[in-house]
Amino acid sequence: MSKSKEQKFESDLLRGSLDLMVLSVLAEESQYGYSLQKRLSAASKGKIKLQAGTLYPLLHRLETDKLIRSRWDNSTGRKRKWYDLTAKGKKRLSVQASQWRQYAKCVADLIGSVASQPKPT
Amino acid sequence: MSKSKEQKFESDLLRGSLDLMVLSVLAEESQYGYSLQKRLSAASKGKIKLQAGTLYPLLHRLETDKLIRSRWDNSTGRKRKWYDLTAKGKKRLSVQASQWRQYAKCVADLIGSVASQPKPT
DNA sequence: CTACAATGTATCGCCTGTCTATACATAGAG
DNA sequence: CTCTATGTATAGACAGGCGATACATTGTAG
Repeated sequence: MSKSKEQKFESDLLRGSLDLMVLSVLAEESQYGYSLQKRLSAASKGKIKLQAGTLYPLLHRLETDKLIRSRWDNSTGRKRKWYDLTAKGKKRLSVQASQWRQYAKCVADLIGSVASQPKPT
Repeated sequence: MSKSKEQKFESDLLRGSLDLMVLSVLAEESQYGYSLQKRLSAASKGKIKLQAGTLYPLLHRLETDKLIRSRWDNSTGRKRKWYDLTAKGKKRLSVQASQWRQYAKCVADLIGSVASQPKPT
């Protein structure tokens, strides 16, 4: 078996920013679960493989919190559950994005001294 | 009661990057638990309040994984357990830092369209 | 027709890392 | 002595991503 394990981001990295990313994608345009999965995979060049067991509970949670709204669409053969951002969701997205940027800067500063590429001269 | 809750980063944000930050601080210079706590707090302007119940198990985990090495110092009245990066720890730090930068860029791209500051004209 | 993959949504229990609470010991200040 | 800061440690609660599993429909291959 080859070592061709296409690298994937650690699960723990997703915690705390996965909600943010989903809200962000939904801010661009309405999505249903499966399309969201593909969208995130594409946006991350395959490094984010959102599992169904992660995705759907997440969407349910966001809906319970009134951050997103859903409606079923049976008109196209495939039954799909489309999601939209609510006003509350937009606010949350804005706040989360801001906090994430702060946090990311903080981490970046801390690891700033770590060589980006240990060039072996 | 005032709303003067000094904002603090969500716990989940730490997951996946806390190890990285600890390794990074240790790469600068040896630390003991308590000093590490203060160091991270300072570096984050008080937004990272690493709890003792998080810190010590984390350090034990890193040591079990041979990423850091410890030695007790009783010579100064205070009993302190000092930690150093191992060679393995340095490599891990390098890899983690690289991965984190990739991930951060990925998230940043996704939320790029979200207004940084919704200025109310 | 049958078989299989892709699409599409959903739930369950496991795992793991952060949290709060608690414990204990010493040093220094009042 | 008492109280706070320092210093390390553990236990249990909690939450979210994961793999496994389930089920239904559509399209394609045979």
